[in-house]
Amino acid sequence: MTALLPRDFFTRDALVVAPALLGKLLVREVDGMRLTGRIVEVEAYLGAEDAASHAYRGRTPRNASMFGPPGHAYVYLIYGIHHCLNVVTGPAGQAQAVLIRAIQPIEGLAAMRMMRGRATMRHLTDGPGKLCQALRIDRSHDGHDLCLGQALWLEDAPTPNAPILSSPRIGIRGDELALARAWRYAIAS
DNA sequence: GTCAAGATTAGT
DNA sequence: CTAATCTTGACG
Repeated sequence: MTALLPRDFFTRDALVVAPALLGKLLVREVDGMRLTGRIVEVEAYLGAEDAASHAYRGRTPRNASMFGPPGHAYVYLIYGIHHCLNVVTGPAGQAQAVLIRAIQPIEGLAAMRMMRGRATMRHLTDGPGKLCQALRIDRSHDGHDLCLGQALWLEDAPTPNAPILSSPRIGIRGDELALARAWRYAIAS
């Protein structure tokens, strides 16, 4: 049994936590079954100073979780279709978060596949929306405490061998500065 | 009440 | 390249 990532891990700047999350295990328990995956791609979002962040224009009911304590989930629905999972980081009130964009399935692959359907199993968990579908994560998990080891949490794992790539974030809008920031991190494959 | 836009994805 | 699909937040 690997170690649950403690609150302290998340109580740091998103730009530190994001690359540190690469290689860690995302664990989802559903019907007593473990669905797990190794995190291979993430993006950091800051608060008031990041024009691409949902928190840029201040707190609203939807992004409230981002303004809450670290180590909790921020889950939102995008385009009326897909859910996206974030981990809140930094001191409470800073509204920083790390978007989990992709995992490499480790346990419960069959159950993940079942959720996604045969036709799309090739692209099982690459992309924030597909990842949430495979792990059955939705807005009921918004605000969920990830440090309890219940339903959804993260576990420590060895730091990856492969180099870490960084690049501008995917699919964002915002000012030039936001678009230029290389706050997407991925494990080279 | 109305309305435009969105941290995506799959299909043409 | 574009449709799908619906919640949210801004405006009034």
